[in-house]
Amino acid sequence: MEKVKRARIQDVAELAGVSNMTVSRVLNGGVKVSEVKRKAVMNAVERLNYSPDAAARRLASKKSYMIGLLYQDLDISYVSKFLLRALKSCRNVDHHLVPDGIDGDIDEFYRAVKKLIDVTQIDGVILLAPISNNPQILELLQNAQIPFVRISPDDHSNISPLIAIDEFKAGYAMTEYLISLGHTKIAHIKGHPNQAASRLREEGFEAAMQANNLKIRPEYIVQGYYTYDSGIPASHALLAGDDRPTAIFAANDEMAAAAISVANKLGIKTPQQLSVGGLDDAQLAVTMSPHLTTIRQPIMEMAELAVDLLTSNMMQTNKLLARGHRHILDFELVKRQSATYPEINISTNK
Amino acid sequence: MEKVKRARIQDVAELAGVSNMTVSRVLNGGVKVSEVKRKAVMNAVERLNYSPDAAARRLASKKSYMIGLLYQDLDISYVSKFLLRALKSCRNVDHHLVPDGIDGDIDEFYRAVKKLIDVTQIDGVILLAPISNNPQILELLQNAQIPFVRISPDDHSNISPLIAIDEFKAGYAMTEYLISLGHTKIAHIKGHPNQAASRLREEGFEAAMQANNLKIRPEYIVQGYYTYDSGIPASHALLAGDDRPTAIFAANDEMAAAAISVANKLGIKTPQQLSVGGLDDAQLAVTMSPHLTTIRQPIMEMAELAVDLLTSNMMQTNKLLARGHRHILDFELVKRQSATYPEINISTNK
DNA sequence: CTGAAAGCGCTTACAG
DNA sequence: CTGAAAGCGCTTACAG
Repeated sequence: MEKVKRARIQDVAELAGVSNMTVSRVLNGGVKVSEVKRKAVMNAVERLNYSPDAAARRLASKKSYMIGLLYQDLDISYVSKFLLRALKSCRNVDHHLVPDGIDGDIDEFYRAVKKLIDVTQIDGVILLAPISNNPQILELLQNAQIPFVRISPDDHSNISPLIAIDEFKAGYAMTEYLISLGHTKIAHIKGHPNQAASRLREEGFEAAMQANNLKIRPEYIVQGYYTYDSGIPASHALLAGDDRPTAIFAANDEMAAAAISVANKLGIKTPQQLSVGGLDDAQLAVTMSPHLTTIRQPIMEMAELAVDLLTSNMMQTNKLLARGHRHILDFELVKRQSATYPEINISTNK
Repeated sequence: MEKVKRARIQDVAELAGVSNMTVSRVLNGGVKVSEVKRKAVMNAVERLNYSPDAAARRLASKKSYMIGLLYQDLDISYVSKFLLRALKSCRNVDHHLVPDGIDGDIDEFYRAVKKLIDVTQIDGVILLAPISNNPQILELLQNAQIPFVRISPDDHSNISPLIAIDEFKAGYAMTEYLISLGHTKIAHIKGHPNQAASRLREEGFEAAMQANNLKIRPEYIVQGYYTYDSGIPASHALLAGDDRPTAIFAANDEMAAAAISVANKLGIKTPQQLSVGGLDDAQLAVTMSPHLTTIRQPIMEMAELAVDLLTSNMMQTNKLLARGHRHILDFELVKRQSATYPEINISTNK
């Protein structure tokens, strides 16, 4: 074994000609250190390829350098993408991510979170929707004074920083895109009524229709619940009749997939006779055929930002990052095969 | 704040009337402690709800209590399921899981693994397929003398414990099931030729056909590469002709989904005119229609076992768990709507 | 089988 | 702005 001995803080201090404390201060920031010594330390750190021993640091500081990630297992694709990136981000800043999801009932989960606070002693928590809306959990964290960041919460109050996309704009953008293709008879499958995002997406849909002087027909707006199964009867209601829409904007990809499946069964071809747009850019968007036109949330960026907020908030006492800041990120319209010009227009144009 | 102070080893020792060392020994096992004192310690631990401080333990022992999980990001559903369970298992045994995947090129990944060994100082590693076959990585771990467990490796040599299902049997089981439904004209879409599992699944298919005196037609065996896209032309080759099969066994779910999609386009109804069986039980198996009949690997169990092997191996010096033991777990045939009796048989029976 | 001492590598007060 | 001392909560030798 050519095991290289890891450098300790002492080694760095000696090489830089300062005390351990000065090294520690440079590395942890926040406190003033003369520019000369700071440079000397940085140099020594570089040369020795030093990185502080996590265990020692934890033991001495009584901080855990761990942050929790709380999720609800439902949408595995969204969660796992976020998780993967959060894990990576955490490692970049010498933290550990401790993920925990709802397995059994909510009470069990509540106890698990309590344990994260009391036993694991996490420094902060990321809450993925829809947990970011759970009042019990929010209260628990607030009482324990654990910093947390909410992802896509319904409530945009300033109890914590939050990260989200503009759901209204997302609904607007997809609808506008369908309109730009030439569609006028556009339907919408709504998301679960227990989430504010569902309402916002619907409002975006309606605003885009109105802005383009298109009629919003009540029978073209049907209820779904974000699951594939809920999309089946919803799509049926939309497509079974004679005067059916030429485009459907479903509030998520699962329901969009259901719409395409129902159309298929009814002998309606996608995208030739029916354009479909989703929202999420889930895994299935590219494993179905045709590939789904959808809206992609910047999951990677959200995960990185969440970790940054929690960790830099911790290390620096400065309040640059106000506790309750709202971070609204840009989404991306992903144009694939499931949406195209309506047939009728093509013939008209010829 | 009603923050409860965590008990320290000292508190346990005092309550039990022994020294810190005895407490430590009871908790870490392996060394002999008199039954009386052991019980006293266990009692005290229980009453104080004591759990050792991970940071202190790491610092003192020079073990990291961390294990790595190496994966290749391709099949996100398989990886994320495994990851989630491994995370949970690790926490149950007071370990941390440090996942790392191939992001860029293999060289970068190689360096990342080296860093895991040198800097993070992981105690052990779990290798998910297909990384469990990577000779560079395997050699790196062997040289560094890091214990590792391979999941579904091609090579069943005894360089490490391995966990897998019997791929041959899985191929056999699915084929046998299709035969039991009454199918005789059964085709197979093979998996990527660079994985031993592909060959074994195919051999299972052929063995089941032969065992039932069914003809294996070369034109009914086509090449795929485990991706949805690769399944499209493969399925076309199978279904475009006149004398098409009544059932297809695809070596994974992605390709099975492709087969159903192609059938749909060709006006062949699933499952009425074509039964399809996959393998994996991926997310998409239940978000497509019809829901896919497939074979489920016991991912949860695999993850738990992998963690157990690595951690118990570590704590106890006993060799109960031989380094190179092969753990072959049972899979499960999941019967859903995509496979049913062939049409022709139904009419015959009437 | 059991315990007293020393030390793991950091950071937190406490001085200056 | 900087440093010497003490201590975080365990485990590793070392004795007995």
